[in-house]
Amino acid sequence: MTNLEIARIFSEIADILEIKGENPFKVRAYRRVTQLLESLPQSVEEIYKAGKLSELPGIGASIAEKIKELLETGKLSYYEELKKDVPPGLLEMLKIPELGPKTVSLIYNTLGISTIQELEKAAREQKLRKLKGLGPKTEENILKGIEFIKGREERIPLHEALTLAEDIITYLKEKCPINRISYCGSLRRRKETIGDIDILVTSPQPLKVMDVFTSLPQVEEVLAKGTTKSSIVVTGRRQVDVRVVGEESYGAALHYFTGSKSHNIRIRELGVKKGLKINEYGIFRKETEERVGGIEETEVFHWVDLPYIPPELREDRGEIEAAQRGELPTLIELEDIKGDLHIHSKWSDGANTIREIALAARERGYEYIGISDHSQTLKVAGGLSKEDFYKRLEEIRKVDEEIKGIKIFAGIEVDILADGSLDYPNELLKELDIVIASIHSGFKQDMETMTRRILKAIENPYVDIIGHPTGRLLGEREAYQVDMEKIMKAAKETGTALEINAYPNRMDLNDTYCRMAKEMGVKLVINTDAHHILQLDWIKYGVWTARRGWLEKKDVLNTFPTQEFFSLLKKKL
DNA sequence: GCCGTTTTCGGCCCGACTGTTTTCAGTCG
Repeated sequence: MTNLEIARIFSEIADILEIKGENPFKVRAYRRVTQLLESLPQSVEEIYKAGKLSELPGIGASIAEKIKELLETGKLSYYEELKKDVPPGLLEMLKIPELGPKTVSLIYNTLGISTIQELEKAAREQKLRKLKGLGPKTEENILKGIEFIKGREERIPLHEALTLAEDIITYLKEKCPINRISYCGSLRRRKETIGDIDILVTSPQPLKVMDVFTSLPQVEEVLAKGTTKSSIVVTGRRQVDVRVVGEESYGAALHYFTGSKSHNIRIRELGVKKGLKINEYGIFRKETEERVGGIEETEVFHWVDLPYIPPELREDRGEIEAAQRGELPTLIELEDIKGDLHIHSKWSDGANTIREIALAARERGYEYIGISDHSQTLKVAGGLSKEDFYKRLEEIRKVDEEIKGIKIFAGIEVDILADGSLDYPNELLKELDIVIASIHSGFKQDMETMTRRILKAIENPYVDIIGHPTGRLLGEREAYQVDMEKIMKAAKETGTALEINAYPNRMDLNDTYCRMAKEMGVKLVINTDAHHILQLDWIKYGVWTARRGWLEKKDVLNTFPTQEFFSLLKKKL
């Protein structure tokens, strides 16, 4: 049983307990362990076998026992029992905005409604407003909420959310007096997908900000409008929240709205132990209510005796403990990247010539690039015939000679074919400086076959890098089944690097695998897979993913200067 | 259900907004 499968069960247990009105802290315990399992780099099964389950934070005797039962029998009697009390439709109903466990429970217990369809019917027939605490407005909101979840994508990619947030910020800055402004939430933490967008503002005219915000050109619906907080739905069914605070509170609010929720809870708990109250307005002494800080975000950490923790780490995945031990990683920065090795040119399906790419990269301050076009089998993407292979190689060498101030490596993105062999023979591969091997076909093979296939590529002495190692496309295609632990072991043994593909709908490896790679001592490379020189900018998505995976400069090969970088690639036979 | 150099029992983060209420519960982040 995988970590995610177990996490799913615990998450459902938390939902059921909530509907049943159980102790909220018990619910929290299950939510916490869900999160832990979702982001755990190692398999929980391995940890269990090593007898170290209880060492994980948030796993005590009771949950450890449940994990054991799940791993050994594939079932959990406690969960099976719980499910008897609560129809599955109620859990679906929880996903409707503004509809929480109390209301769901009330509706179920009084009207016997247990599916969204029944709920919708009852709302239309105005039966809900008869219940205590519910009225016509709630009824209307429930109907809207049902429409809302029908129509929207669960989460949008980081790239899309970033563009939307930046547009809104630019607009607000133009139309109202604003001192400080930032997007917060999972966007600032650079999660690969974003639910809602949160924007924090300080302004001498908060009401004006509310007015402008709720009348943005892209507004489809205003969910709430207050004096300091408003929520809207914009085109594309995305919810955006804005919050205005005083200047003295900006830092505290920035921390608060950046989250994650569980990180915040941990920080506030530390505050309580020190006799402090920490909220979005500032840091206060509990006894006297005296304000001791809040202007800058760093003050929040200072007052609970921690060094600054970058937003990308704030997931309660051990960053607070690491900070307390003084062992926070010095995260890689965008400026650390010295080159991009996975760029497509006109020779395959890219939009630019080698010369254009080299000039654009030099402009960015890169020291080197790799031109890595597709190999022959990938005809849909202009894969290079053997003849073109040599012509292109010749051009790369020529342009490299002509353009000073940047080294152009001759690369390739060679296909790993269905049987694990490569799309070019070694005689061709050895002509190149850098070989990236990737999978572009046969995604549905079973885990064993797929793993063997990649291992075979890793064992090829000419393969330096495995490109987009899990093959996922966010919102389009799941990662293929693969035994990542085996792959990473082999990568380490052979000195093969794994790619963090920064293309916005890939971000592959993901953050959790980045961290696993680091812990296993595997070399990593961040590349854009750019098909146009404008896409060279997308390197930031790779760097952000790396940061979420706790990576430092030294963990990523293309932070090293040209000669050193080249010497760190796999040693050829 | 978890957790502990002030605790093995009694705590467990904090506030805004809405809709239903005449002072607050539910939901959300």
